[in-house]
Amino acid sequence: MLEPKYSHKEVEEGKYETWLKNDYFKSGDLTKEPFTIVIPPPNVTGKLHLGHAWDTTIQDIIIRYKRMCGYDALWVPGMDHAGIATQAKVDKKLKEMGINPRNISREEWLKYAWDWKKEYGENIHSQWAKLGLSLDYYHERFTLDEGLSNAVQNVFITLYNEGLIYRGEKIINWDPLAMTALSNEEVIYKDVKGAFYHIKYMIENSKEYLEVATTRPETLFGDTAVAVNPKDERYNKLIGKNVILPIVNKLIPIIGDEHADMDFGTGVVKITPAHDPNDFEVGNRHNLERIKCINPNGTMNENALHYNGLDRFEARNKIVEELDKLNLLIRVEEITHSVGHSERTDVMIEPYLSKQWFVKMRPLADKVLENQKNKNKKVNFIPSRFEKIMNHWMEITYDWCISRQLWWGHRIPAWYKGDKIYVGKEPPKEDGWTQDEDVLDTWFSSALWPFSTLGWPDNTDLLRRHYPNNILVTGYDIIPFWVNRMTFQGLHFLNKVPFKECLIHGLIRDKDGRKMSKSLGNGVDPMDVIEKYGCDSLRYFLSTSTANGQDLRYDEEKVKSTWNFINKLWNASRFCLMNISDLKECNFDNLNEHDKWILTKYQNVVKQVIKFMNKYEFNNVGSTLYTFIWDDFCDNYIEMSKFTNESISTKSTLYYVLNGILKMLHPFMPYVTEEIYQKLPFKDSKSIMISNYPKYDKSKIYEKEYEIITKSIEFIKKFRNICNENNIPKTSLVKINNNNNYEIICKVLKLEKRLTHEEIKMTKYDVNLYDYSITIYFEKEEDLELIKKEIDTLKSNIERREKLLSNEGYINKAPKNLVEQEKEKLQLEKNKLQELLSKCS
RNA sequence: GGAGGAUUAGCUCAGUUGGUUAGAGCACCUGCCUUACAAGCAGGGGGUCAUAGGUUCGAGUCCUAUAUCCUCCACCA
Repeated sequence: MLEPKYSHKEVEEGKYETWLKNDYFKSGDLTKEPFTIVIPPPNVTGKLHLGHAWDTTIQDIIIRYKRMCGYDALWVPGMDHAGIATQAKVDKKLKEMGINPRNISREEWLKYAWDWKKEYGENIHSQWAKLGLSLDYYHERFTLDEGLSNAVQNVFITLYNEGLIYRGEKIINWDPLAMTALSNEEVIYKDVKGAFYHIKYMIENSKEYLEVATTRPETLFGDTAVAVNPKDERYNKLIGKNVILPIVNKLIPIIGDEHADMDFGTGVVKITPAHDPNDFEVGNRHNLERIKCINPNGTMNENALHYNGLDRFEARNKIVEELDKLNLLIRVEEITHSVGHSERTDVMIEPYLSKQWFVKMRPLADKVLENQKNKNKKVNFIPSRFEKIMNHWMEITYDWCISRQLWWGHRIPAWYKGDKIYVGKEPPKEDGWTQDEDVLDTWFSSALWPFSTLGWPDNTDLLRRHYPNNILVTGYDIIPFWVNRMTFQGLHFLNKVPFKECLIHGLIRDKDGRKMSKSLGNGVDPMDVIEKYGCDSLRYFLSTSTANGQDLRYDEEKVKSTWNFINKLWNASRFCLMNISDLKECNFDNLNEHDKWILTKYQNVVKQVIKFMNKYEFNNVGSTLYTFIWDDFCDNYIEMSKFTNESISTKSTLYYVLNGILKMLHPFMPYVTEEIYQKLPFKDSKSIMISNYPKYDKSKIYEKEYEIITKSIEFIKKFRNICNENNIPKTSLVKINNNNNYEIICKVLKLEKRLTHEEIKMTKYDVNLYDYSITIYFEKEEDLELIKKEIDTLKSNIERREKLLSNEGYINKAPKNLVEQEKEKLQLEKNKLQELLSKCS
């Protein structure tokens, strides 16, 4: 027997271990149709947050549902090495240990990093277990393990040989703290306060000057020209002349280039090809020298003369001072502008000229765009609007900088000897070849995740069976980083998109709608929520509180109310178990009306739930089950079942409906449903998680009884309402006015002992609904005010309905049953009005 | 500058191809310890669905503007 109160701690204790021990998470039954999901691999940097809990809960719900539906469900677990992020954490830890991470060898450093991975990987495992995720650990992978590294090398070498990977010198986003290149996606633009410094660039042999406005005066040491628009009549006569570069005092040319926008700033722009992507292009067009003046660590270099060695921001201030002294500073205009910051280290990005490896994106992106036009081959986003994000990215994307100056990652399979480059897993068999020191962008390996985890590039059985994956579940924030890249890699290497469907959820926010972040300190640890309310409460809250694609506010009150719902389920189950303990098997031979009513209602719920489950509309599944369980099953059916609880059929109905409820709830709340399932007097499976999902059973639909009980319940509600509103004592006598079926009404309202067959000279109130009519006699003056009020509402209702029904458009075009219903209601209202009017007169 | 989302009860959110008088949870009010549950039961109040037009017999839902908030992308010398 169950305890009177639900205790999430006792319920959740030990179950995960039991499931694991029995291999319930294991896939591989080849007689079944496969269903595949790969987990978005969490970073091994630390703990899982609420966003992970949400994302993985959705996946677990899908996987558990499909498993119960008879699929061979494979959910591939794994983690991501997360290059920059992990390297930063390992470095920080080493510094805390008193070790300078740059003073030890790469090999030594990697040992520390692998220790870190082991420790944090275990943390993540225990958190997955706490969340109840049914991951198939037999297939767990790590982005840096041997097989995946092999896949990465293969992709790199193949793309290189196809001309889709190249090495080139370009302006890239440089993180001066992590001292590595970044892709565009890893740069976050933030509005910061800065200034436009208006500087005089004196024209050679003249007292005239050009006014140049810049936000980054420290880069002037890299200036190799100033540009004006050739159509700009203010300046175009000057093209070909020189200006004197301030402080440096060397001559640089005035050039004409479309890049200079006549309407922006002063219309004159200094050209620094080594420190700005646009200027780089200008430099290419005009064959300008590329002069770097900043070091990789963000300090000024020797080209910055006496500023050599100074930090870039410090140098900026001093340079401005010097310009002022030289009388070359015209004014300082304060502005707010958006400046790129490193996603990981949050320092300002330095656009930097550097030799890096790139993926040539255009051909790969075009392939995706073409493929998305084919309905049968495309990735179907849920909700569909997110396809636009991918398509737009594919349209505007440019070459992907994939080399990173880090140690933690896949070493680039390129070898150098003098000017020669060789790309391959092993160096050529002669002396003197050295491997590229750099590693690849983390997302380069994550992009292969849907197939590298399945054994690719080998043509394994696993790969053939599980690629493409059925669905990918992730937040909209990582569509550019990950979804897009998996799509073009999958399409390029396996000729099929990596997943047929892509279910997108939003971001998790705090109660006030702010993004959860470390800096705000508003993060919520899912483990704390589980401790307080249990995994089942958390999961149900996360998965049913919002529609797909929408953000979710974390609200502890809602988690609490989920706990209450589970407690309700617990107690309903307790009641059922008390009544069905002696049931050996179901027997539905002598069903009474209310049994038939709940069975019918239940069938419709099963139908609805399956429909919503298949559309991944878990919020709708949640509300359907909530209403059915709380309102229909508990408040109505269980109460009615108390009148017939000796009947085998009622017991069978209690069992049958409870069993189905547990199964439908199981993907959402795996623990409590398993606990109760195990207490059933008999069951169809060793564990609910490998039992069969409920099916819609047409043979258990009873239209007639369904209608009788539905109407009875409505009548009961109306009766109670009237009693409550009019303060009618519970002992008042009542008279039934016709020969209808009042059985359940009398029982629920406990009317048997209050029945009379005669008219009584007392205040009376008629309760009429459908074909039911009961008169209540009680001691009270009629409240004429109330009746008048009711008459007024009725009159306006009748007027509205008559107007509607006299509208020819409505009569002709609206569905006929709707029109019929309207007519019926009108008649009822008219009758009621007559009745009330006679009372008043 | 481009795109997308949001705007519905005091709060948080649903609302399926347009179809009765718009729903839920929490909060609020009234009455109940009715043997599964007081973390509960019974009943109730509360919304001109952001604004203005339009399409339609009929609009929370479709169209066009507008406002406010949010997100993404691009530009920013």
